[in-house]
Amino acid sequence: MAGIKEVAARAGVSISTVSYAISGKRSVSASTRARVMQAARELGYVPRSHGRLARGAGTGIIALSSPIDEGTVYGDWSPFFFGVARRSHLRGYDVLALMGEDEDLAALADSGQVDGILLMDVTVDDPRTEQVAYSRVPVVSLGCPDSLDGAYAVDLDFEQMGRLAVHRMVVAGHTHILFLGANPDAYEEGVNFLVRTRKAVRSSAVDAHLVVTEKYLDGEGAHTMDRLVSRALAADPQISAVIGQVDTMGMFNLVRALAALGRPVGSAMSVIQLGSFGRGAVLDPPLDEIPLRPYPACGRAVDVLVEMVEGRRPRPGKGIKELIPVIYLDRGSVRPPGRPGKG
Amino acid sequence: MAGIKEVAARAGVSISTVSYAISGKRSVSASTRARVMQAARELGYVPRSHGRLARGAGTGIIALSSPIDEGTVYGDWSPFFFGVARRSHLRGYDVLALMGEDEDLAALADSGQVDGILLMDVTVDDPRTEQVAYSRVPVVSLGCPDSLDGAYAVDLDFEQMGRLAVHRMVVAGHTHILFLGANPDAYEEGVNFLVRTRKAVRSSAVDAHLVVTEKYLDGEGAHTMDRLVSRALAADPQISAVIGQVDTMGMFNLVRALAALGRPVGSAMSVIQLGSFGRGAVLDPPLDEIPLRPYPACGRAVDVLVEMVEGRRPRPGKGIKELIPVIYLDRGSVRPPGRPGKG
DNA sequence: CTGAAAGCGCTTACAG
DNA sequence: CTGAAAGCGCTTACAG
Repeated sequence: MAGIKEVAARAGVSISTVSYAISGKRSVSASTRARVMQAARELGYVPRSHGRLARGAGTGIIALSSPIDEGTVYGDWSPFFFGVARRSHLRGYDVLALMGEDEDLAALADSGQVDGILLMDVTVDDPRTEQVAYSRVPVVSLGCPDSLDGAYAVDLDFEQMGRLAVHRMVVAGHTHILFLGANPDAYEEGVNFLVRTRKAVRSSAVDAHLVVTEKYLDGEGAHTMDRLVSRALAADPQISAVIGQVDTMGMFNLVRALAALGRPVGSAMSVIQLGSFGRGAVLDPPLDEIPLRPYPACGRAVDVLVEMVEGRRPRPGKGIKELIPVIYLDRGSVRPPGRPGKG
Repeated sequence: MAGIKEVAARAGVSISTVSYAISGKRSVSASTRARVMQAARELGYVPRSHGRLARGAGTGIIALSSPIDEGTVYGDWSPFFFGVARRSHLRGYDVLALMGEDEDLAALADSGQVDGILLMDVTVDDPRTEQVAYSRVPVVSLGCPDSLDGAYAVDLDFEQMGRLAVHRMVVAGHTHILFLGANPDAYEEGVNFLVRTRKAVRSSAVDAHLVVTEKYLDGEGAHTMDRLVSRALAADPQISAVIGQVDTMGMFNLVRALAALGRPVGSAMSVIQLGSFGRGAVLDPPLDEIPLRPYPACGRAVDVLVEMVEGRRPRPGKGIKELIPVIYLDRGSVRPPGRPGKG
């Protein structure tokens, strides 16, 4: 409530002396300083931010744009948010979470309320990248948009993810595989992970002369999965491996459906799950995964943004793309076709 | 980059006219307005926030104080954060996440950067409540501190949680129970859920003439649990029920330990898990739970805060405490002692 | 070592 | 319908 004027009056000095005493940007006699601090304490004085902001100081805040709606899956959103929050905190910044779809990012970027902007869940044709292309503050994108003028994009290497999955199957000796995709709408929406990974799977499969059947989860529940799987096996009875781009629940249903059809995972069928969160170990049998890696990706994105904010790294003009390597979690669910394992 | 002056110059009007044209707080002739907007667009003009802030407008931002450190368990933190974020978004506010332990809350509260403050993970003797007791902006606390001057506290009804658990065991006919507590340090730290729930369990147990053995998880892993359980049963062989205040992994270990000791849950032993996240259904057998309810609690906290921010609810002087009722998830893990169930 | 004054970018009574 | 000017709460050259 108290302003700099009250403090000055109470301490019997001018407002400039109060300002200097508190900021320390000019030496002030010990006794004056003591009186000022005393008065400030008594009045519970706190400098109001817009005063400082008007002079162009940093805010110590990073904006995190992460649109959520009714359909946002908490479990997918959280690891990324937590990853950003934790690393930002480590770097000395707080996070302003912007959850609006239509948040006026350009306005915020130039309003001086934040030092930098991090875009989360960026799709290949994300409109937000245009909004901030020429913003006053630096921008980092988690996920690669097709056009990233002025921004620095950090993402997992989904091309590598797709290639690696196919490679594993090929090395194990599989020639006919099922690509089990997520809901078709999500590909339409341009979700980075889905679109780019599928593309890599397709082209790698062509190179390796694999026969690929694609099926998509166009509904909910175990029943949908049963139907998909039996249709796929009917279409190509030689299928001996599945590359799945669905969530853990979906994989759970897949495992059951395959068992019900007499093609149990482990002995008759090989399975890899893509883009998951490392929870494949809880399934029975445990499944190989190439997981998303929220912490490395978010951590790197924050680091790059902070470096730009603090002037230690130039802002890219034409856009830079940095890919985080993926890792393969081997749990024994990929074996040579027709040769049962021990587990 | 461009300021109001540039826009005014380009449009050939005064800065006040620009301000009014953009804010709409005074009627401006159509042609003038068009010229102003045109100029603003061409220059990419965005009002800088401190200008507006200096006039005392709201910021549309709620501060969420939620200290995290190396030990913060992501899975426990996230549901609460997401709950707050989602509801805030619904109410038209963005969230500024403050993750520092020593964040200067008082300074922030009075700096005009946020419209209200939400305290998360509030312990019974939380120092933050004092910091904000006389802040300029309203404060809501998620969790009940012992002294909550000037704040509105929302919390789950942990007294009811403890009472309800004991009641269920009593009704089923149990007379000797094991109270399985979390790490003793956490009680020392004054974690609301732990301290208050335990207190209610204890007093309800006394009222019901139950014989209670208390054991605490003073280590990690299955081995610790095995040791605890066998000691408890050695101390009181008549124990036929467990009220557990540990996480799902702990309950998993408990179930295994009891089975190994020839007292399987379901037939020989009854179990209730307290303060969990509804995941008891994945255990085998599924366990009864009285879960934490992050969404109702966070939603209510945000609603109350927003009402105070928007002046539709007075700020409490002496502090108000509101308790969210708990719910009991019955999965059949509580049965009469010695009488095996069907499952 | 200290103060009076200009200025940050805006908003809004006060005049016209 | 519009403008000149005061003011928001600070910071910081400019003087002394």
